[in-house]
Amino acid sequence: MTEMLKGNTARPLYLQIQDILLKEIQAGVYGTEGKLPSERELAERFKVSRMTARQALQSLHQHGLVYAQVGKGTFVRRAAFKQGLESLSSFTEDIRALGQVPHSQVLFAQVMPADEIVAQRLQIPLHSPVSVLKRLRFANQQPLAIETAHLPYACCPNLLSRHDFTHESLYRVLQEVYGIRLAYAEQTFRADLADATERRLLNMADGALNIVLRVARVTFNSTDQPIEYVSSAYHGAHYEFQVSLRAVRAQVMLP
Amino acid sequence: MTEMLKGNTARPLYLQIQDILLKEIQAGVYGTEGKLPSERELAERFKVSRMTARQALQSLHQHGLVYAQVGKGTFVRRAAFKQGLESLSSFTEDIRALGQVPHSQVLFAQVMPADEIVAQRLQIPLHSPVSVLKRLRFANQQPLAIETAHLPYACCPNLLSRHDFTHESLYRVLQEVYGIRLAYAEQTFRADLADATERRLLNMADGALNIVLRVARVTFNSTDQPIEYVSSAYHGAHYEFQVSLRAVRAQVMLP
DNA sequence: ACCCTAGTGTGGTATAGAGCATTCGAACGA
DNA sequence: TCGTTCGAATGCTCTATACCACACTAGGGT
Repeated sequence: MTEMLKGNTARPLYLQIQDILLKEIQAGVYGTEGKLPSERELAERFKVSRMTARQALQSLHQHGLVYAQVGKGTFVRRAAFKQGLESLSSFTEDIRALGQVPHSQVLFAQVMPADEIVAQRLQIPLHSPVSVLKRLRFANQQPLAIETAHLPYACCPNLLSRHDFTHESLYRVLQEVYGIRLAYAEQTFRADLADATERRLLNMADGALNIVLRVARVTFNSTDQPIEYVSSAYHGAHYEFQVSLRAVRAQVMLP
Repeated sequence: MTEMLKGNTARPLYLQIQDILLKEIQAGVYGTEGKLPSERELAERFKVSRMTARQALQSLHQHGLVYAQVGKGTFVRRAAFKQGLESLSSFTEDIRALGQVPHSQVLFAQVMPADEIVAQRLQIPLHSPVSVLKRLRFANQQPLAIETAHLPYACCPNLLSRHDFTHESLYRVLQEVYGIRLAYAEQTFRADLADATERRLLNMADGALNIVLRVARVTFNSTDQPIEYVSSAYHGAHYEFQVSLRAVRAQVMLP
């Protein structure tokens, strides 16, 4: 049973194999055991060298979808059914993944000079132009978060004037229009009281539970340039933030 | 200038090279440019094949310490000086990394039957024995967090009776005594009000700011078995949680 | 001055092959 | 029946080689 992989100019072979395996994982092939074909079997099946087959498995491993055991084989992680390949996701994608309908209300969208905090986070000179996008975020018509994104103007000129982020996803535009790949992010989480504006926007009752989860995030592209600094306040009672961490080959350092 | 790499039985060659490069990065070789030697140069320097040198660089890349650009070279991430190889860190390590002195007060340490939540998180039968370790965590003598860890008794028998976790790190014991490698973690963050006990333990003033950051975490070993379920409450005013996320080869899936 | 081209160096992909340690079951012997 | 040995399968490391696409530079031509 030979398999059709696209020839020269397409996506690399090992990624094509990775895609196929991912689909099979999500389709539930490999059953409850979750045992994938061995490297040698995959090499045979796809008519590639063993190293190429191995690379496909390793890519899945790096995404946290499978794990390997010497002498036994490669197995599907139980959590792999839910998640895909993306590890840096946007609010839009997160909400959609929960089966809810996201939308946004743009509160502010303007180019402004960077203040100290923004300049430091984005590693740009003070007062450089920055696209600021402040949005109230909804899931199923309920306000969940206030999100303020700052992007160096030079990275994506005319970002705000050319797009309407009421429905468009910022990440999608960055990727598809400006060709910017987000590769790395640093996030901090803090619990705090909501201020008056936040209480009003997030529809919080006057007396109780005026608590927000503050998330600050700097996202970098693949060449270590800061692309966005996002400062968010999530409704404390209605939102929970989830992240997955992989210890990439956690080997002890010898002293 | 040839380099001394240990022979047959030691750590794999590419990891030895990785270690050397990491030390050089942290020592500030490669200067402000941050340009590492090319794959071919490394192969020459360490007398290994290019694929092996490449593997060392890739390992650093997966840990988020460097990034590569075709046609140009491999470069140090600016954030790489602070961080090491570990991505799954414990409270003890986190506090130490901030230059503060951690210690703990054990509030509870006993084997108990698992309730529904714990059983579900750890994927074990209801009422199976679980080692429960509840600690008040300090940094520089100030109470910062209440942390309750649950571990399946079968994973690490006699964990609580044989160790005193006032000063010992749970992760260290897991790794060094039981040989358990933590490979993967799922964390959720939530902002919440502190209850009476938490206010008391965390030394919170009566009127104001009784806010905690709740972090729930399930950690898996390399074979996808849940090893610990930790539920924590961090002092809202004094603690901020930081995580780094890498998009491991974020390639678009074709539909 | 300007543009184009050729060359060199870079990381990324792919092949073919080898030996290693671990795992597990089947065959074997006590 | 029990334990041991052996072999097959598996993932991991490592070598050697090759070609590609991309980035940059130096030269040469206009």
